[in-house]
This record gives sequence, C-alpha cells and structure tokens, in this order.
Amino acid sequence: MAQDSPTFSPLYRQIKSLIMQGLETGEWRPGEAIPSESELAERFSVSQGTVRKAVDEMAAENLLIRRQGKGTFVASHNDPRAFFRFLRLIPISGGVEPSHSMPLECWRAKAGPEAARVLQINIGEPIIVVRRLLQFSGKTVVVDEIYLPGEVFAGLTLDILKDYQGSLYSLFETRFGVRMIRAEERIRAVAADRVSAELLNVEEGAPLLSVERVSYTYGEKPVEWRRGLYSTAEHCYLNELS
Amino acid sequence: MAQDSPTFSPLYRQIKSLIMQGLETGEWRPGEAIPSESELAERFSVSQGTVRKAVDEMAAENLLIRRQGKGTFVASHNDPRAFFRFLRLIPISGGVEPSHSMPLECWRAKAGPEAARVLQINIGEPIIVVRRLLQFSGKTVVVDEIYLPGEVFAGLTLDILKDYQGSLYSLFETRFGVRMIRAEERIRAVAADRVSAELLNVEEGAPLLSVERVSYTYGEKPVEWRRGLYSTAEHCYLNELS
DNA sequence: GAGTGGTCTAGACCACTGC
DNA sequence: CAGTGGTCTAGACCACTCG
Repeated sequence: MAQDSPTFSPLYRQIKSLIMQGLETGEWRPGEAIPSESELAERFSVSQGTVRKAVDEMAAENLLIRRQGKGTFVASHNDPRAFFRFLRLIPISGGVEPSHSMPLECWRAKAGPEAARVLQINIGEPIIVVRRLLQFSGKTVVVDEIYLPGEVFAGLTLDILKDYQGSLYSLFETRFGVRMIRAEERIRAVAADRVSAELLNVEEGAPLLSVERVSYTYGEKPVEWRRGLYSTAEHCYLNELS
Repeated sequence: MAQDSPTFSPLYRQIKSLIMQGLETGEWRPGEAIPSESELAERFSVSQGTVRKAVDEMAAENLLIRRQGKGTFVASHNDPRAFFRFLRLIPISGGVEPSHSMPLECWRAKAGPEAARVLQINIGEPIIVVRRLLQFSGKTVVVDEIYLPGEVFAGLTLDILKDYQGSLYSLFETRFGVRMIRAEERIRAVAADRVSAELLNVEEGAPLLSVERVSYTYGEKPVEWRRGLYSTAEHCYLNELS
C-alpha cells in the first residue's frame, strides 16, 4: 500500500523546528542556555523524551551543546573548542601551533555572475571582499579571499577585522548575528601565482591547495564564499572519513 | 565530589560492545540482518529501548543500517550506496560519472620503517603493494599506490584485482573478510613526477592533489595505507564540514 | 540539596515491508 | 496479516554541577 500520510513528520521533528525557530529569531543566543528539557516539554506539551530526541539531533548537528548537570547551550563560534571545526589544516610534524589571522584589505564591490550564483543574490548587488593571511607560528600558510553579501555584513571594515581578537566566524556571530552552521569545501591543486607565491614564501608555480568554501547559515542560506590558497610544505589538510 | 565510578559505562554501551563482538567474530556478516531489537533485548536481558540506543549509535557510525519494516543490517561495501563513502572526488562540471578501477601491478615487499609505523607491523614483515588507476569516463584521474599487510591479504594477486567487479573495499570484504570502517586522509599539493604525469595525461610538474589515506578496521586496526595522486583539472575533492 | 542532563524500563501505538 | 523498525509516553533512578 502507498504511504498513508506523505507529509508525515514525527512529533520530535516538529519540536526540533520550534527550537530551531528560537535559534533563528535570536530568542536564545549563541553561548546561552536554552530552557531545560522539562521546561520545553511543558511548553510544547509533549513528554520529556520527545524533547530529548529533538535536542539529540540538534546536538549531533552541532547546533546545541549538552553539558550534563549544567544545561543545554546554543553552540557558539566563540567557544574555543569550535575553533578547528572548519579549519582542517594541521602541521605535518604533529603538535598544535598557535594560529593568527592577519587581514590585509577589505573593500566594497558589486557581485559578478559567479559570486551572485554562489551567494544566491542578484548580479550587481553589493558585496564585501576581504583578503587576509593565516599564519601558524609566524609563518604564512594560507592566503584567503573572502566574499560576503554586503547587505548582511554592512559596516564591516578593515579596522574591525584587525581589532577583533578571535576567529572570523566568532566576529561574524557576535558583531553581525550571522552563525555559520555548515560548509562545503572543494579542493584542487593549483600552481602559485606571483602574488600568492610571495605572500606564502614559495616559488612561483609551486603547487598549492586551492580550497573553495561556501558557508551556510540557518535555512541553508549561503553567506560566505571563500577561496584559500594553502601552502602544504609543512602543513596538510586532514579529513576524517567515516 | 569526585566521580563515584571512574569506569562507569552505561548499559547501552555494553550492549553495543556485545553487538560489535558479533560483527568482529563474523556471527553476522556484512549484508546480513542482525536479530530484531526485541530478540536482542531478550538475549541480553535488557529492555528494547536500551538495545535501540546501542543500535542507534552503531547506525550513526555506519556500522549498521536500519530499514524500517525489514530489519537492521550489517553495513557492507557491496552496497552500491556505500561506494562514494570514501571517495570524495566529483567532476567539477557536476553530474555523476561512471568510474572504473584499473589495476596495474601487484607485488610483494617487506615493510620499510614508514609502512611499518603506519600499518603498525614490524619492519621487514611482508606487505603487498598495488598500483592502480582510477578512471572517470575513460580518463585517468587518480593514480594510487596501496600498501597492505601481507598477513591479512595473503593470496592477493593482480589477476584477482583485475577480475573483480566492484570497489576495492568490496573485494577486501568479500574475499578477505576485512571491513574498512574509518579512514583518515591527509591532503597536500605536489608537483607531478614524470611517471604520474604521463599516466594522468598532464605536464610534468603540474600541480596534483596528494591524498594519503590510512584505513582502519574493527578495533582501530590500520589495514591499508594508500597514497593517491589526483588530477584536479576536471575534478575536485569535495568535503562537507559540519 | 536542588536542578540539570543521562540512563533504563514497560507498554502502547504508528509506519513500513513482504507474504 | 505478522513482523520489523519508529515514535511517544510516564515514571524511576543515576551522574554531574554548583551554590
């Protein structure tokens, strides 16, 4: 027999949607605790187990963080544990190195066809372009070019970037209320152009990793397009497959 | 107060271990169904919900596959849906291309220091080395060199590799009873050497993706060390971050 | 000790598959 | 229709954090 209710959605998913709404509307902000499971159960008139299943899924998606005895918290890029969530670069020699972001430029532009397509905006709409370096132990390992929709990040300047201590996504979150949830990276090998070669201190034409990233916020909305060139002389991109 | 029982392990994890044992010992083989939740609950003298939680975790780890109305099955690399689980290469133009593995050589050797370290065997122990190409739409995109512990894959020959229809991991699973569960890939950009350049039909010195993979079977045991050179002229390595 | 998340149970019912 | 996984409930108790 055919499926009885083609749009069947279990209760816990509806609860999940309601909690998602609370995140999107800012009812509960990154870093804050959401109400306890029993409170949510009462508010939504379901059993605690059903709330639990909704929260379980969201915790698995890195949207919420559970801490036994304390509560359930909205995930935040300010949390130092989240720092390497999107940066898969590690030193070949092993160990952990201090990293540092060094913004170079920040200017306004109009979206070309490609940026418009990726960011799902119209051609000609304002965008912001950022160029920056990423350094490990003082050595430049990544040169990034970052394209942001101007509407969302209105007011972003080089000074803001330079002054901010912490990761870029932490800045986006606290200053612009934009929380990156998910990203896709497309990786290729390319030859270093003259400018990048100089910045990365490698020969012109040396092989580099080209990492193109599109980041999404709530509702699968793309809000960042980034292209990075990684020098893999002393670092490598680590990926866990499972 | 300090934690009362430092080795506390919830019941569902113990059940999970028991089910894991069933997988490792081959009580239930890849592709087969494991007993129903109620059967397992009775066998282990726990409630169905506890079995459920154990199975949930294993399904999340791609060890088991649940199919409503049918049962719970041991994950298998023979399942066509598992084919792209470890291969993150896609055509830039989008779409799906037929891929084909072409083994070139297969010989015996003794483990050098590096292979021994990675595969956690002793230096000088027998290993098997395989060289092969991966082609998409008839074009060679990857050249792989694969190092396998000789003890585990005893009897592997070039003819076996050539005759087998299906993925390499599918062969390992059905013929040698070795199931790959997890892998780590370390990615760098390198310049094409003469031999690889010829095979991949690119210029010598052209930038290539170097993908080093270590694959693990049950018990975190490494059973494959692989180094691939990927031509990213028309393909790219796709990674989802979340 | 009060409050939180984490575990475990027992039972009812729903959705899907295949005979 | 019987058997499977999937959902939902209500309640008990455990482990952890903090004041």
